[in-house]
Amino acid sequence: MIAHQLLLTDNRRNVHSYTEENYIKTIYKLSADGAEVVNTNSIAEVLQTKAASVSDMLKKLSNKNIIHYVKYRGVTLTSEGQIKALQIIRKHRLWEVFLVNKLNFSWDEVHDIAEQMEHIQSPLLIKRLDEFLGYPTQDPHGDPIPTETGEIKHGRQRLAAELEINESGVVVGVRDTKPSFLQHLNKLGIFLGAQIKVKEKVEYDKSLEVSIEDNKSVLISAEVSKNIYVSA
Amino acid sequence: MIAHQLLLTDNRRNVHSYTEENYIKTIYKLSADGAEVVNTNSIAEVLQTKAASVSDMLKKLSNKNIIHYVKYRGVTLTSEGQIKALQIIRKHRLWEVFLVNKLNFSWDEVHDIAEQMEHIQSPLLIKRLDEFLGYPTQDPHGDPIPTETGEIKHGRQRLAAELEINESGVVVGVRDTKPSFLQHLNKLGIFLGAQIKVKEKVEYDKSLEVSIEDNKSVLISAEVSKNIYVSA
DNA sequence: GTTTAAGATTACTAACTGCTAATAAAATAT
DNA sequence: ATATTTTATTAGCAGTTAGTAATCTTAAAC
Repeated sequence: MIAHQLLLTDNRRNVHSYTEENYIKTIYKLSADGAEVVNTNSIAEVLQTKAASVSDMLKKLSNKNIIHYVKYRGVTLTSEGQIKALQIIRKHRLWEVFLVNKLNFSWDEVHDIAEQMEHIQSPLLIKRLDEFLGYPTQDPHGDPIPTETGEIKHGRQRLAAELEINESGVVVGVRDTKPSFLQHLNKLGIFLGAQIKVKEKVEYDKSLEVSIEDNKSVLISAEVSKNIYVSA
Repeated sequence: MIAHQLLLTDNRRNVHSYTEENYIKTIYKLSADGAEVVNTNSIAEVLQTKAASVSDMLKKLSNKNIIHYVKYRGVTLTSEGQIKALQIIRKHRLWEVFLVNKLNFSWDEVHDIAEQMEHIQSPLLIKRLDEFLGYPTQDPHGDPIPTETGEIKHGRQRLAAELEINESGVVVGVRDTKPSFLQHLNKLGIFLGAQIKVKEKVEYDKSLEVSIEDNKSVLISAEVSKNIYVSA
């Protein structure tokens, strides 16, 4: 088990500790995942910590005007918090692009490293990195990279699970970026940009038989099909 | 004023906190700078902290077998500590090369950023980075990059201050990497690889008049001349 | 050789984060 | 509507790092 904690005590406004940044990012992601209001336990689960610790931090982030927090009622990010979250996500995704495109990592290896790199403080570094990478708009998992000002293309179209029989789609992203999931996709031969076509839907367990690039067919579970985004 | 502190509580052996790593690096550098034994106050000065805090940390590092520590008598690194220090310095210098060669930073801008990046934990990342950079042997300030196993070319030849009148040398490194010093060199037109020739030595304040690349002449103070390394 | 100054250490306190246990509020079940 | 369960919060403690003040050790001065 690894626990990281970067503490940035800093006079500059708008610079938060390693831990604070991880909370901000987590709250953002849970919101984006559909939660109107993010509750304490879900944050604790993602961050592998206890609800009590989360409550403490929420109080702190609320005082810093990063979140709207009503006791027992969950939290949402303030606009300041959203901008902050998007800046962190921007850094994370740019570093992932760097790792894959420049250092030849595969998409299942980059998450943990980018998790560390996203906390490096230097706006100029990110500007230069962005330029060096050719201003990418997506990370290696198909997720959009927020702009410097915090704009981001939302609205991820359809899940593979929603494809009808004989319908095709191109893999444009994944909902889960855990190495175990991505390695499973590697083994199945599914990658970003691959064309998949549903050959059969198994009623019993909702699993799908899909062909990849009009080539070999594989069976994917409902769980897997719900974590793959396809173009319309 | 900035104070960073990355805390890595980790079950893996040989992984230390952000703060611990900074202490290890500082002790190494003070030793390399000629100190037989490193004393508490000098560490405190470099790390911009207080002697009392240093004493605490020394006790801790001693228990972890990173340093030899005798109270009131100063510290030296154990062989484990030296290896650890060289790994950190390796990372620091590789990232500096990346910043200068790939992201177009100048040599006076990279120190603070590399100071953060050197703490990223991923041996594979550093291996890939090294490869990506073409296995550089020196950083942008002319300092040697330790190998993966902790070997390093020591023995920096001569200081510009030691050049005789009419003697030439090529700038192969700098002893100080503070932005203020490097920016001063930029302004003087002195860079790594430049040939300099001593035209005159001012007895009064030991300053030197040197020509750069057989071109323009500039006056450099004794302080500056003692922070420039030249080839034999 | 005693006194003084410099350097280093300890004791205590504080900020940050995380834990457990106890408690409180909200949601659910009956 | 009350009881029960789930969820969240507070209180108190611990580990890490840093700061202040007081104390102790060593080195230097006379």
